[in-house]
Amino acid sequence: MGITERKKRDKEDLKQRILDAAKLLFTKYGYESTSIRKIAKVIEFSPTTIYLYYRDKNDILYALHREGFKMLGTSFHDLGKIEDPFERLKKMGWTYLQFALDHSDFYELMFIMKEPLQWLDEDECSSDKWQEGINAFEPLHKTIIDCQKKGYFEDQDPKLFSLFVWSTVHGLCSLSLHGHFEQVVKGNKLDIHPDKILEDSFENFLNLIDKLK
Amino acid sequence: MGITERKKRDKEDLKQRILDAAKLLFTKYGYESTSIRKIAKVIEFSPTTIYLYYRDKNDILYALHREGFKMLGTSFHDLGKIEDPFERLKKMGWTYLQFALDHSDFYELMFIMKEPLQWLDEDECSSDKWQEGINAFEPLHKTIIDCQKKGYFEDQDPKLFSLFVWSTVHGLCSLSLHGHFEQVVKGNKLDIHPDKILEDSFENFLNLIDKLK
DNA sequence: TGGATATATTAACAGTGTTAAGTAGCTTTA
DNA sequence: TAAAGCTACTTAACACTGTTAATATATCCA
Repeated sequence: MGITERKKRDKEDLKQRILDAAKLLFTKYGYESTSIRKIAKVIEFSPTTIYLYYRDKNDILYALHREGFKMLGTSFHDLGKIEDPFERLKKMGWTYLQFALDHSDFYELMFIMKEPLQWLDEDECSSDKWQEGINAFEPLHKTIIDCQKKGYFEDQDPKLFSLFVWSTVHGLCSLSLHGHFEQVVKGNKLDIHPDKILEDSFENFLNLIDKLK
Repeated sequence: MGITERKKRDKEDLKQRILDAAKLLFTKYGYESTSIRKIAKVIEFSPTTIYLYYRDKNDILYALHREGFKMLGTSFHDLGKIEDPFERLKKMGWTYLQFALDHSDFYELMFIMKEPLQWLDEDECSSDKWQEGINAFEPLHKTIIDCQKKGYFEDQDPKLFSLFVWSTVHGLCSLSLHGHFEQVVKGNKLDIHPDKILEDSFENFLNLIDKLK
């Protein structure tokens, strides 16, 4: 039954092409100007065809959301080689930061926008619900535990400490991406260069947790 | 010239009524379903009338944004009474957290959404550009400096340390509000109750900076 | 060859922000 | 007093948005 196989492959193909088009528009022009109709124009199909492959717009958004986590996941994967867990933790932070800056649209989708996770709640099929947790949080959690094995942060609860590190770095990224740091520096006349705040703040954070070792 | 005065007052009145209607819809039904047309229906004017008082929708959004900062500002003001700066810092954190939970729509507008600050950039009149910085960051900055006067965090740069504290608490709030903590707890089977994560994490953070004293 | 099935389309609904043009009603001027 | 001007507001329209129902077309199997 090669033909039905090929048909299924073709169907999957179009589903992927829709996603690629969405990704293209999304990374090029941002979320706001990525509409179903524009995606349809890129793949040269009618807008309604898209609804044969994705339930609604948030379904596409969530698919991109997963792509983002795959990207971040592979970035994190390479860090596994680093033996020293504290060194790994630091590099992990920089990687996260760089990801937020290099792929700010994806970062927005993955950690700032409400829609993708809301969609997940509405979806019954929950088999891949843990994707996010597994891909992004587990490496951090593991690294913290490795740190504790080496005698660092021994008095800390590993889960809460992981959440703390994540929260701080996410806080830095999201406030920076949305121009809050710039505004505060301007408003309070702080003598920090706007372009350097994120870097400086992160460096400062690393020095800070170094003291907690 | 009492008549022109009254007319001006009437005009200001309607401007305020538009804002009140926007606030009502906004807090009751969220950002998504707060449209110009719905605001118009509430104040019983035609949609286009609103454009005589506000430049565009983001203008209204930014007005609400300012209202939010006024609210948070007054919450912070009462904390000034607390003598011990470290105690004040802790209370300030709780106040911020409570604000994010109690007025999550406003929190979204003030610290998560891009639009209001983007609008600010486009606006020429920059006289009240510092509102945010002055109302929300300055009390924190001052408290940190007060802490240092008492001998706490002496080796820290007060500005970077303030940004660190803000980032962490904002990170906690924004990740929690958007359901990321819930997702991570589910996915990684952490034995923390979803409703308690934010509180526990913040408590943990307070203990952590207590160690840095 | 005919009917079922899968796939794609057109047309439409109900909504969005926003603008151009037009209209009452009051105020000022000739 | 009548005409002109100004202010506050409305109607109609444009160009979009996500989404659905109804319809057409092409392919497969009996």
